Amino acid sequence: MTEPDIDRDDNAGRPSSPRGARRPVEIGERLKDLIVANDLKPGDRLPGERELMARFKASKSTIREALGALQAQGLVRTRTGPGGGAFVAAIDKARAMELLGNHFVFEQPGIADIYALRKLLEPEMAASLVGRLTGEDFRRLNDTVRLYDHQPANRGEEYRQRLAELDFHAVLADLCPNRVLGFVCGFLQNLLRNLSICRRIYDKPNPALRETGLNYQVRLLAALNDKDEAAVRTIMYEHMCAAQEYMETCEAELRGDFLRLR
Amino acid sequence: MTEPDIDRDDNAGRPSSPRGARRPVEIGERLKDLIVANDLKPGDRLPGERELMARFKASKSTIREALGALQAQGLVRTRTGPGGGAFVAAIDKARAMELLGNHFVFEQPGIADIYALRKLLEPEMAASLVGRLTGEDFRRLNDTVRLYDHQPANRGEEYRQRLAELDFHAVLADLCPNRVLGFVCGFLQNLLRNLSICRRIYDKPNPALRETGLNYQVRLLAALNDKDEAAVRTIMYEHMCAAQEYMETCEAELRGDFLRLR
DNA sequence: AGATATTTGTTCGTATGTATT
DNA sequence: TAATACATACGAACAAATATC
Repeated sequence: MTEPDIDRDDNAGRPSSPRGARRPVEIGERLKDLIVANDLKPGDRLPGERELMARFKASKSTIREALGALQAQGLVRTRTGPGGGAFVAAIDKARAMELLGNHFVFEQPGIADIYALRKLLEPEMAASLVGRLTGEDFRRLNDTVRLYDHQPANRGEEYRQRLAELDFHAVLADLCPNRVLGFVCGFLQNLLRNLSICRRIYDKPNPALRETGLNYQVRLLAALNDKDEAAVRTIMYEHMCAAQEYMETCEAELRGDFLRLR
Repeated sequence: MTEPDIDRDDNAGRPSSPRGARRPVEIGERLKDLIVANDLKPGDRLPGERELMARFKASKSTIREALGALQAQGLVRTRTGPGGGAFVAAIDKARAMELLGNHFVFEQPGIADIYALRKLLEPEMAASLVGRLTGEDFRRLNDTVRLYDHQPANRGEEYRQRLAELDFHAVLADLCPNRVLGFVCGFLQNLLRNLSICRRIYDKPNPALRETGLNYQVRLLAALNDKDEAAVRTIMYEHMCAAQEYMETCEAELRGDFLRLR
């Protein structure tokens, strides 16, 4: 097994930390540098703990804390056993969105903020799919729609149906050839899912919403099948507008409830 | 100081791990749950290491690794000394983007992918600023423009000027009242900055680009000053189209160079 | 200003678990 | 199965930082 040719630590004998950075985070940074400097690709192996200990002249726990941090960021994953160790990993979408979501936990955006973006991006995203969907893709989309093509039997199913409606958009975003566009669309959906106000909106029973949402999505699938890009764009845009309008009236109602309660 | 009333660990005596999750990660997850469950806000203090050791029945190193991971995600920051400990932190934009950037390190998007989004979002972002900029804001923007309103003296300044042009957009995004829109615009700029192909493009001397970019930005500032929303939109859109066209020809050229070299 | 208490930060040595060969 | 190579976890001891008296 050929280890990557990594420059030796050129800065080993330093007293402790350069600019107040704690040792483990410093080591984490240097490991990241090491990954990009050596052009390591996902699957490539990092030096083992013992060697890192030697290289950075740090104890096992310190190395471990640094490695743990990289793992939490999804940059590496570790395996035990011989030939095991830390491996570079491509950070998956779900993890990236989770990390990103942390930024909006405390200062939550409003419905209008999110839909301002969705109205611009979702139509574009859907349009980019025209003529690129396979039979398998259509099957996947139809399977998702089937989850909410009927009246929900109870509150639990109602809630699941709402999430499935978002999943429909997530599947589309996954298929988007422009990875950045797909990611941002997925992120906005994720943001909606996690918005506390949305959680309460989704909790309210609402037969009309399901009906109209379903309608848009069936028409969208038809337009995609016809490879009618203009129609795809229009339908998705109208869908977003309708959804925003509904969500905003709900938001206002809930705020009203909230005010009455105090 | 009243500690948050946190439920005691209901699952302490388990053998080791639930579904293969390492102990520190598991503890990290539980700490995150604890933050949302107790509705802790930035600045609130988490239990100290000693108490966490007792609560999770884990050693100091293990707790420390978990805390280190949260810290790497920007969720907490720690202070030493009496009254010190781990405190909930609102993660800053820069950190969030850095984490997010990791997702696109290996599978880098193309110029066209990024500009497809910028063309849609930057005009909207700029339009949302109309009538909201203070004198101080204009001063900040003008200061940024001043960095590249003249011929660069050398290659180093040339490169700095390119980054300053992106900074101009970053300042605008910072000012955007829709925080999500501002964030996404900033993220796209960040993506460009870190794209290896862009780095090489920015390295090439190019007097014409500076000239036309400057022109767009001066006109944009004027339109913002006139509160002419339609003009702001148009100018920004054209600016993006011009930038994309330039970047794509450069990209093609560089690829040509690259092919010739082998 | 200085001593002290409190709390995180770092290290070492050791023991144990786990996957590969 | 046994040997091996590696990660995982622990606990004790010491170092550094910082608030408070």
